[in-house]
Amino acid sequence: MMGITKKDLFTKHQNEFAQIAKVFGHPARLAIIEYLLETKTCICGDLVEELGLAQATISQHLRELKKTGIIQGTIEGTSVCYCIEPKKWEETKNLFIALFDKYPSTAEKNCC
Amino acid sequence: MMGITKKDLFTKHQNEFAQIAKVFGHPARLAIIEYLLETKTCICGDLVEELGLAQATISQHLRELKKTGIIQGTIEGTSVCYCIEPKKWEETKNLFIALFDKYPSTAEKNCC
DNA sequence: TTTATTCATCGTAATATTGCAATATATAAT
DNA sequence: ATTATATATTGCAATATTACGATGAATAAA
Repeated sequence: MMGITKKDLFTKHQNEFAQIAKVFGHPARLAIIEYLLETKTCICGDLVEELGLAQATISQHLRELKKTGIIQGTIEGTSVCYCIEPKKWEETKNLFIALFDKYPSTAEKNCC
Repeated sequence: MMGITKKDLFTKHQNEFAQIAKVFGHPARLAIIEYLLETKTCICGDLVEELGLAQATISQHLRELKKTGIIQGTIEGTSVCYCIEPKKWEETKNLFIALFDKYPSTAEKNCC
């Protein structure tokens, strides 16, 4: 058996953090996010031209991003306007900062 | 065809960022990292008891972590002492902060 | 109403990841 | 030398992810 990740072994926080981190774990999703950060607003069509992936593939990545809540989409006529969701973005930022700050940057050497 | 991620479509930075982000994209690896952050030092054996995964599985995750450079391992007799690698940690922290700061937290609404 | 246009979903193929038992390796202890 | 201990590696099974063509659904334009 196996291949599935054994979520029950880990804390809720660890599972949720990992889930969000996955958003940044694929270059296509990063590219989407960076495009949204630059243009402030966009529609899916732009991304198809921008990234060079098939429309279906991008739509799938957008769904993943939307699922975690880090972006939001609003139907605008026949197209969809996607953008960063400010609250989730801030929340995610804080999650990562909290993790990074657990290791003091003053620490020169750790142990080995 | 397909299933493979098309790295050539994305920038070097995007591919590298995604690679590092994957470190945080699995609860077991997060658990390992958090354990290292708490104990400051450790050996693999501790992790097997701590996490409840098979020794082979943990060894595999440790290898992934070591490959990205975010942890380092030093052979200490018959065991291995793993710890956070300060420089890579700082570097990774800065990568994420740079990304998060691209979206000004003052922004109330984006577009939609 | 027909026809575009835009995006979502389905089905499917291919690759990647996760997990573990078994085994290998290397050092320490006896 | 033999045995115990700790970690790595190999081989394999199972699940997850990525990608895309084809198709569907919804609105806009004609």
